[in-house]
Amino acid sequence: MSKSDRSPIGRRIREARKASGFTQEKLGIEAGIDETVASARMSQYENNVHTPDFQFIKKLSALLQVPTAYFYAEEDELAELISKFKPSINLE
Amino acid sequence: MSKSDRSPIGRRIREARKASGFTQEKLGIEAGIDETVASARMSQYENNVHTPDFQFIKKLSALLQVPTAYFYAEEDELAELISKFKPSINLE
DNA sequence: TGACTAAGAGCGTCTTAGCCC
DNA sequence: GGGCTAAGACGCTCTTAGTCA
Repeated sequence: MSKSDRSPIGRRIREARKASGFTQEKLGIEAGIDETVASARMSQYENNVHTPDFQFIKKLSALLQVPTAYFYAEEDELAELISKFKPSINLE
Repeated sequence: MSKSDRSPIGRRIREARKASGFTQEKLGIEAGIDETVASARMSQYENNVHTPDFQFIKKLSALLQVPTAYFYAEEDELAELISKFKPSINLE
């Protein structure tokens, strides 16, 4: 599989996690994964072995303070732009 | 399932598809789905019955001329911003 | 502690085979 | 034509049970 064929999800999770100072296991537990499997699953996600579903990405988005779209941005420049986006408050 | 729990993927695919004038079936075929099942799968995606994988989203991204991150943006304002992003060409 | 992985169980997607307007 | 859906086959994810620095 060539580099450009891979999804950016794993790399973006790792970037945002490290910027927040979490370990893989701690972040997984905070996001609701059972503590006995949090380390394994987070590692699989960051290494693109498996892909998390969108509901899980929403939890990371809340914990790591970046929009969900951030995790799916292929271009670094766009990821940077998205990470700075702050939504206007929506009381729904 | 409350509105805020749903993923934006289906809605974003539909938005971008309609803006480009494709039918569900035609877009699915262009993206590489077998013509006998393109209509069913595209409908399932747009109605959030099933979730396409990232490789498929990359094909839609190329066909519909929006970055992959667009399909995962929850906030309309951010989706709009992302859709206008054009990566700077780096000639090296 | 922190990160990683093989392999089977379990669950979500894809295909089939229709439907409606 | 254009869009939609139930249900089973199938393939990917999650859990288990470890390893390694």
